[in-house]
Amino acid sequence: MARRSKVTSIDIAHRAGVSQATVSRVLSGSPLVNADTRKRVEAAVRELNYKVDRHASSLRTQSSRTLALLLFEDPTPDDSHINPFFLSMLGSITRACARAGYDLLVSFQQLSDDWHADYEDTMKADGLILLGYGDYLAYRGKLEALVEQGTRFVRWGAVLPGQPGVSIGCDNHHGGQLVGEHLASLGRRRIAFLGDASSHYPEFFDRYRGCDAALAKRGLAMDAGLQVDAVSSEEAGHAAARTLLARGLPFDAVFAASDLIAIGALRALAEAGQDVPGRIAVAGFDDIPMARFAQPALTTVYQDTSRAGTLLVESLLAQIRGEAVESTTLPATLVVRRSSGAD
Amino acid sequence: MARRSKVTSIDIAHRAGVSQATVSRVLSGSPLVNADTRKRVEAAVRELNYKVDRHASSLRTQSSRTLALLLFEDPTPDDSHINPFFLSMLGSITRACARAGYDLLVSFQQLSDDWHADYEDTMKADGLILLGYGDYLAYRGKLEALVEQGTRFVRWGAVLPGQPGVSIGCDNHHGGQLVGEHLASLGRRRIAFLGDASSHYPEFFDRYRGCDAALAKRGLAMDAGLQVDAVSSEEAGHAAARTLLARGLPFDAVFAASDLIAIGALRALAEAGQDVPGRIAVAGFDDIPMARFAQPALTTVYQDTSRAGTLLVESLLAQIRGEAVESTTLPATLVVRRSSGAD
DNA sequence: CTGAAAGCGCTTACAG
DNA sequence: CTGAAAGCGCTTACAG
Repeated sequence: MARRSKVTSIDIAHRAGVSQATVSRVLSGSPLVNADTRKRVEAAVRELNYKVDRHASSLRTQSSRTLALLLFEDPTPDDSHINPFFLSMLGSITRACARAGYDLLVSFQQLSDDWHADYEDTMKADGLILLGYGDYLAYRGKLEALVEQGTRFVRWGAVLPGQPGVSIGCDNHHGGQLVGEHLASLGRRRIAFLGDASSHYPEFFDRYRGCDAALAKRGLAMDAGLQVDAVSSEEAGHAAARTLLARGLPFDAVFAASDLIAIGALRALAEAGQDVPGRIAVAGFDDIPMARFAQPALTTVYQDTSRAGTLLVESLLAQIRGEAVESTTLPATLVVRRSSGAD
Repeated sequence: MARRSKVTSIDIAHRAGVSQATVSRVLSGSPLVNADTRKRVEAAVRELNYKVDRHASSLRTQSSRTLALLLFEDPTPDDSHINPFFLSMLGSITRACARAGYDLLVSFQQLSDDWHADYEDTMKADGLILLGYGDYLAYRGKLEALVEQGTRFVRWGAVLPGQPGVSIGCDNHHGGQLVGEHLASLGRRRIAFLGDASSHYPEFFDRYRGCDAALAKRGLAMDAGLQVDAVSSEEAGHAAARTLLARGLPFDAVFAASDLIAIGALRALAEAGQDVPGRIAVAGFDDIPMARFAQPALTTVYQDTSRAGTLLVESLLAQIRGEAVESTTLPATLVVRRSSGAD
């Protein structure tokens, strides 16, 4: 199939009997065009199936009407194992972009990559959306560099005082509190926590502290001996639960910092012949689609990914328009399922 | 934060004491540059943190070094319910793009959208990757229009004789055969099929026929009375299984055309008090991450999404280079789990 | 309301 | 090996 020669605004101008500038005005919706002229131009556009060349337009206006979504994970996952939680945000992000007339570039990054410098300097994108779990202290410096350069970005993550740039995140502390109250109300007293609980992983840490705060109200507390580090993957959850069991300390509930960790833990507990939820109640965080199909179905904390995605895009676009934008926290909702004893 | 004024190749030229053309030569890796000159230019590039403006470059070369991934689903899913099977291909597609130095635009489309005309005409992308289930006869016309226009594209889907454009797909017929042989070898004789089995959904149809072919070798056959239409979603699978049960015909196995359908069917069977796998064996297709966590874990057909994604990108890039490209079929592998009686 | 003209930042023949 | 120049296809002040 031979490629057609490209139709330009000059071709439209000839056909409609106007100047090329007028064609451009019609296509950009300028009010400075006579209604008749507009009609003739629009007819020519349709007849020749003309589309504005985005590169020429962007070069001239110095704006690409494109956002870049950087998904990063640490440690490196294999290709097909992107955290389903972030994938479920992808849909609402693309739709929010489409509604605003923006395109979306998607890229998977390692934390170690040079992602802070590329998309804006090359003019490929007007702003960045950063999504992913990872060691916060390790990438905080990169966020500062982004701010320093004047790059516009939003990230999904913990909302912390004094942090560089704009963040949108779930109310992790409250989410943890809901889990703590729920488990305590079931009579659970010794709650293990699987996931890093330090300022390296502030989202996980907030979930931990929220749970601890709920226990404190009942004169209980989290036990450091029942906390095991884990990154957000099924394998890490499986390993962490085995470590926990090997310690031999008594526990009657497991709060996993994410659903992937919880699902791995569920497998390890089953392998060890532990009765869930009879002897041990289990809760996760994220409400990924898989959580409903875990064995038993997983109690977890729902975050509204649809609203989150929309908010990320809108707050980035507001920055691009030059508006002042604040970090925002979204509500967390408890979803009780069989792993903590619901039917 | 004030935005820096843009660094251009002219700034680099001044700093390095060469012409702007030479800067461009260095950055495009031209061999026509003296080693010393190259060093000076590279130093200036580093010092000013210069990046080539992609729009200017693309406008000049008439190529965007960008591919567009169009994910479409029919009927409309809600935001967060993109088929996990396609999501798992996203990772390998983005990585294959990155390796080739291409960017990837991602967009979700309705089948009814005007996706056939946009990305190439606007120069936003050099080619299209089409991903999604949907009524083949309904979008076949759009594929023909793409070919007609000379748009370069690859799609994931059934590989059919005489179809427009280039397709990469799994060997659905063989996959169906593997399922048929497996179920028959377990002594199952009356195999229900959940999913559209017509040329509107050629992938599902091939799976159906493959299963039928396997049964034929044993003097058995699929029974049209045990086939119920369903699109690829959990809800549709649930509804289809209920319809099947309501018919009151005996069956001892269910072959669902996709894992999402199977997972919905599993739920309906459990609600109806049916014993899986005791009385009814169940198998799906796709091996989405959730399949391992279904209750019971789902027997299914694995398609190598990692290789599929890579192949899609490579075959599109080959077309862009002007090479002749053939449609290709990838192998299918049976994964036996508890839903058909494995431990 | 419309047109002629400049210019966005590159790449690449052309000439030397 | 290097530079001067044209030109990719737009948008938008400027002049009328």
